[in-house]
Amino acid sequence: MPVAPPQKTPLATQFDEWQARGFDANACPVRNVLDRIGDKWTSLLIVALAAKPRRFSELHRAVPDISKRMLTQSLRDLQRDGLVTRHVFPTKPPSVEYRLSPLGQSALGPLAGLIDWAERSFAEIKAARAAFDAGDTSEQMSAA
Amino acid sequence: MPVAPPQKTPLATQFDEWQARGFDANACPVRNVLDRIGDKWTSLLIVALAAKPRRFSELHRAVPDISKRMLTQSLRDLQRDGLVTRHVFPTKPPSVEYRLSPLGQSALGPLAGLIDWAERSFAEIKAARAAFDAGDTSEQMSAA
DNA sequence: CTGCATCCCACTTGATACTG
DNA sequence: CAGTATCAAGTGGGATGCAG
Repeated sequence: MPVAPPQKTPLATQFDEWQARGFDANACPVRNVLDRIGDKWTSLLIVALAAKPRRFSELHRAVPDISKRMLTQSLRDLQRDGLVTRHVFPTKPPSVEYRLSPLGQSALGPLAGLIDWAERSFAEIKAARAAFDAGDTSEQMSAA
Repeated sequence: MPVAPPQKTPLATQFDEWQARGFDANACPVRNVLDRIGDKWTSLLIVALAAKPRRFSELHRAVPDISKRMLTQSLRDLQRDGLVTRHVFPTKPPSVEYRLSPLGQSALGPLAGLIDWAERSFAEIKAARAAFDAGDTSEQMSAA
């Protein structure tokens, strides 16, 4: 029983295209954008800013285990990519507010899709990990 | 002028939930799954396997700038998470085929969504980077 | 409050060579 | 062909202290 019909996905076509273009890292969105998404903090920060703009320390509280160093750096990357805008209020103790730009907001949909998949699949993934770690590699030895 | 209506996204709700649960890394899909997606190679390999199952060296050719070491490791991670299955054919020169599991195939949709966003936004992101690097921080100095 | 600079360690990754 | 082993280099990230 076929687990899935071998349909030609758009991704497969995309991949052929990238390959044809020589995988130039500068022209490959996957490596330019996906690497950023997986930056351990950036995606989390985008989600943290999804609800409302937040100030620096507010973000720091929202994501407890990020250091100031990484928070600053991640926010700068986000700002550099135009996903987040930075608003400085010259109040007596200076306050800075970060908010998602329209571009940043446009990322929420796709990101939500992936996160939704992650949550739906998490149990299955954990089970697979447990099975794998238990030595159950479930490898098929096909006849030659 | 408001750049975007402050609508309550599902992501925002999700975030509050994670926060309430103390951001336990072991229970947080974002950090467990997204980190893997951003693994620099895994997402690329998933896409490479989207079209059809491939053998080890076939993958190596498909993704030119990955080392054997990283290819092996990435494939093992993928296999461990149950996204990829490994089929060994005991032929004379041994050949091994990797293919997406149903779980792995279920990731293609969300992943395609993100990649689609990346391609659509790539020009804008590059422009933002160029502007930022040119010193145009475009920071708003709001009145106190 | 919001950051930047420095130090430093750990982990990741790549290169190379070797094995079944 | 499909890996594994070892070593060396690069990088990410935390801790701390200082500054505007």
